[in-house]
Formats: sequence, structure tokens, C-alpha cells
Amino acid sequence: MREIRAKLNDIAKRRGIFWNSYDIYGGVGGFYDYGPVGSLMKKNLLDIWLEEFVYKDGLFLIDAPAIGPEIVYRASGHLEKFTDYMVRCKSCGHAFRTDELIKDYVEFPDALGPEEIEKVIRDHGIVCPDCGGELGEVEEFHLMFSTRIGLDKIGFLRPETAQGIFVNFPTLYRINREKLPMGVAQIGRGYRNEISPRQGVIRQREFQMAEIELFVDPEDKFNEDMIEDYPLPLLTMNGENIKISAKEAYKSGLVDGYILYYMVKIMKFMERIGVDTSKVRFRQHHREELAHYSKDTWDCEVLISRGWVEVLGISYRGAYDLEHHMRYSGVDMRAFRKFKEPKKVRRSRVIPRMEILGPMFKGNAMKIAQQMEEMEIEGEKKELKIEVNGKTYEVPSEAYDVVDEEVTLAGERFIPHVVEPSFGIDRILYSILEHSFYEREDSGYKVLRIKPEIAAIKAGVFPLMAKDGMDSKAREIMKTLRERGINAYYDESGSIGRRYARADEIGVPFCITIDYQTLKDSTVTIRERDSTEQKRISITELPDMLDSLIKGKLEFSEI
RNA sequence: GCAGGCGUAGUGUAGUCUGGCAGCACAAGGGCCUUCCAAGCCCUUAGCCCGGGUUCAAAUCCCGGCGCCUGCACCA
Repeated sequence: MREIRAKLNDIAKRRGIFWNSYDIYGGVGGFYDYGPVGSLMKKNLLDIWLEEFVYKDGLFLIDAPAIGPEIVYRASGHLEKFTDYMVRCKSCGHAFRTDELIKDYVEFPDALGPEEIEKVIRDHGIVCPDCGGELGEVEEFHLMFSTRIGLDKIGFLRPETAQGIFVNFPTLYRINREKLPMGVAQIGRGYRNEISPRQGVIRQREFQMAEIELFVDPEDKFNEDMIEDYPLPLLTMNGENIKISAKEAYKSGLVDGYILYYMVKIMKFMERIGVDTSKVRFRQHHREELAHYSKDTWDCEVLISRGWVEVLGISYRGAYDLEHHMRYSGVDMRAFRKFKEPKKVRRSRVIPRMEILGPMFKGNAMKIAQQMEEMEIEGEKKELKIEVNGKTYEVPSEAYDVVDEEVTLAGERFIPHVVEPSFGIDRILYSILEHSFYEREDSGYKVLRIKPEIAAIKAGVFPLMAKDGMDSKAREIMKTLRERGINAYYDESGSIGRRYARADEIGVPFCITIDYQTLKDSTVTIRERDSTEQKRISITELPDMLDSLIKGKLEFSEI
């Protein structure tokens, strides 16, 4: 199994798919460059992603910055959850997460700062669980890269692109003319300062993401017709491996409707881009491994040489993110849901008496009054506790009146729920590479059997020999193809077989060869990568035919 | 981050123990030959991970760093 990785890495570096970054300085772990071939493959993959997930479903696409101010990641919960406190044993050197060490002594280990944690360790005489040695100082470890915005503002590099969408919800909701469901996609890089990223392109510190946030009204009934009948390989929370049709999975309530909708789309996407769908499954997260924002998550895993690897996740994030941004920013992140019939409601409304509040709270009076107006008072008037900017103010009962009134409500406000399919593009591309790699049985030559749509270069144009005008004819044909928008290249070096082999290694699906017959009757041979079969066609029909072959509208066997 | 192993042309490796001109194969570039799947012949390019130390002399020994692999821990 490691062999395929070694062979692939060899081709990747030699032929320009990817390699470890900053090579001349010894390389830096967790960072990879895509070369001339790999970049085009990734670009083609992202184009198909856009087509399948954005254009076909009419989603929005946005492009937000990678750097965000501290408050955004405080609100999202990443700052807290992505920071671990660790201690290292002074004698054996093993590292431990402090929350694990102190959880038996403290009720909320996550709530403590480094000094408090150290105190707990000292007070309870906690020692190294492995060797009993003395523990060192508490160290903080951030999984987020931090930087500086301007002179002294702290900024973080996004660990996911999602927050760039959430913070824009009110604007996007308006642009969508206040309708749900609303899907917003974003393609961008995410950054995580992994402690030891040692799985090649599978675990990078800077990686390509493509994410969708689907905002839905949790009270809307899911439209069952959206789910196509498609067999899905599921690995449930209980460890059960089942093959179940999407419709059945919906009826049994095993998986949320929207998540199922995406599962089916993802299976078809995998098929189109050339991931072996017999090596794909959806694995449900256990409750304890759910991310801090998620209620239910299904990972899409692909079987490669390293075992089952998560290439994307579909999370049910509920109202978590919008709720938090609403609380931290004070901006209303809610959507409006109209009642079928307007409702008449009796309610008691608070009317603040500004002449009392004004002198009492000065500049904060307006904000306090605003909050009071949203409160429901039942029974006796009493002192109110109002929180503004993190401070609590006590408002005496004489500072407001309560009026009973009957109002007609057209609808209500609510925080939309979010379903998030989040794609790790690098991992998907790597899966494609592993699944399409093979060695020819007779010769042992290496071939990347990647889909023509994904292939970086679509056609090689070779003169049988670089003489007698075959070379200039070949250059001419290459130029025609390039002008037609087909990425072609010319190669005259070495024997024809060698050139085919070079093309096979980077997955060039079609090779055009110009021979002596071409000079007589203007026909060329076209060779298909996987079968190595050749057919003879006229130069005039070549560009159209190649275009159809690449787009999958024409099979090579049909020529 | 810890422990162990490893790091030599683009790639794969020999040489390291026992310090003394860095070698081989493939790939790549040029030429000859060649009428369709890495053929052959000639030529060429190109390397000791980085830094320090020991030594007359370091790829080789020592120290530090970086990177890769395996395990632990961490992570999805």
C-alpha cells in the first residue's frame, strides 16, 4: 500500500503535479505546491464542483477574506475550542492535554486559564500519568494561525471558510429577497496550524476548501421529492455498515433530508470526477467527536492507501453560528417567517420611561430601553436586570410601564438552521490520483487513468519522426487545437512509444500522431490512453471530435 | 512535541561501520538511427538537507537545526 504512495509521489514531483513547498530551504511540513500539471487538475476539479453544486442548484458564490479579526473567531467558538492547553512531563517528555489531567478535580476544566490550571496541578499533586515524573509549565497551543491586522489588532487566518458566509448572512438574505432556503458557496483556502502534519497532501496546514452553507427554515417541511433514489453506503454511529437507498434512509429517519440530498449529489460528483465509488462511504460521527458547532455530522470517506480518509463532511450546524454572531455583534441575524394567517395575540408590552432611564444610565439608556421593549413581563412589575456590553444594569420597576394590548402578528423572526457540506479539495484530488493510478500489466508502465475532464493536458501531438515535414504539420495541428480551447502540447523527443508513456504518466487521455500518411491524405491517428487503441481520422474533424471526447459526449469506441 | 529510523544529481540507490579524487541505473537535453507504444549508439547537464565543530583532510565522526518515515500524543 505504501508502494502506490511512493510511486505517485515520484510522478507528482517529476512531472509537476505537487511537491513539498520551500524545497530549497529544506521544505516546511504541511505545505505543498501544486505544479503545472496539478494546478490545472485542481482548477478543472473546482470547475466541475462549481457546475455540480453551485450552478445546478442556483446557489450564491461569495469570496471573503482569509484573515478575520479576533472577535469573529471568538464568536464562532474557534478561539476557545481550537486552543489546547498542554503540559509536558519533565522526565519522559510526553505531552498531555491539561483538560484530561484535571477533569477529575474540576467541574469545568475548559473554563480555566493557564495559571488556574497550573494551580490545580500543583494543589492536587498531579504527576505524569506515564512515568510519574514532575509536570512542566502549561503551554498554550493554538490550532489557528494568528497574525496582526494593522498595528495592534489581533487577526486570525480562517480555519474554515464558513465564517465568511455566516457574518454576511443579513446582506445575503436581503440579496436573495428574504427567501429561504438559501445556499451560499465559497471556494478558498483554510489554515490550521497542525502540530505534526505527517500525511502528505492529506493533512496540510494550508488547504483548499470548497464549502456550502445552506440556510433553511427548521419548520419548513422537507420536500421528499428532492431525494433521488440512489444506493448509499453508510457507516452509522453504532458501527453498522449498511447499503441503503436514499429514499429509505429518509423514511426511516436515519439521516436528515438535506444531508441525504447532498449525499446523493456527492456520490454522483465522485463518479463524474473519477473517484471509485465502491471505495466511498458516509460515516456518522459519534456524539463525542462532533465539532463544537455541530449536531449531526456525516463524513464522506474514501478508501486510499492510508485507509479510510475523510474528504468532506456534511454537518448539521443548526442555529449555532448565526446565534453566536448575533450575540457578539448585536446585529439581528434572524430571518422572517410569515404565518399562514395573521395571528392576533394579547401581550403585555414594556414601555420604558425615558425621563427616568435617561438620567440614570446616561449613554447606555437607549440600549437598555431597546432590550426592555423586547422583554415579556408576567405578573408583578419588578426590578429588571439588563445586560449591555457585558455589564449588568439594574432597572427599578418605576422606570417602566406595562401595557396590555392586542396585536396582529404577520409572522415571526427566527434563526435559520444551517446544513454545511464542506469539501477538502486536496484530499479529493489525491483520492482521484490514487484511484486512477495503475501499471500496465505487460510493460509495468505507469498510467494515470483520470477522466479527460480532470486531466491537465487533453492531448499530445506527436510527429512519428521529426523530419520530412511531419514536425511542422504536428505543430500546426497543436496550434489549431489550442485555439479551439483544447490544452494540447507538442513532443518530438525520443521514440513514439516513449512519448506515449510520458503522456500516460500525467493522464493525457488522447495522443495525436502525424505520420507519412498524414502528409498524403490529411488524416492522423488518435490514440486513447487506457486501451492504447488507435483510430485514423481526418484533420478537419479532429478538433470537434476531441472536444466531444473530452466532454464525455462521445466515446472513443464510437469513432 | 517525545522515542526510534532515515536524508547522496530530477528519481531510485552504492559509498558512511573502518575519514583520503562521489559511483551506478533510470529520467532529462543534444546528435545519429528509426514508418506507432520507455529499442540502440555517441555526447551533455546534474548531487552528499542546512549550520557549526573535530581533523592535514568530513558524504563518512560529534553537536544543533530542518525535513521525511514508524509509533505515541495531537488532529478530522
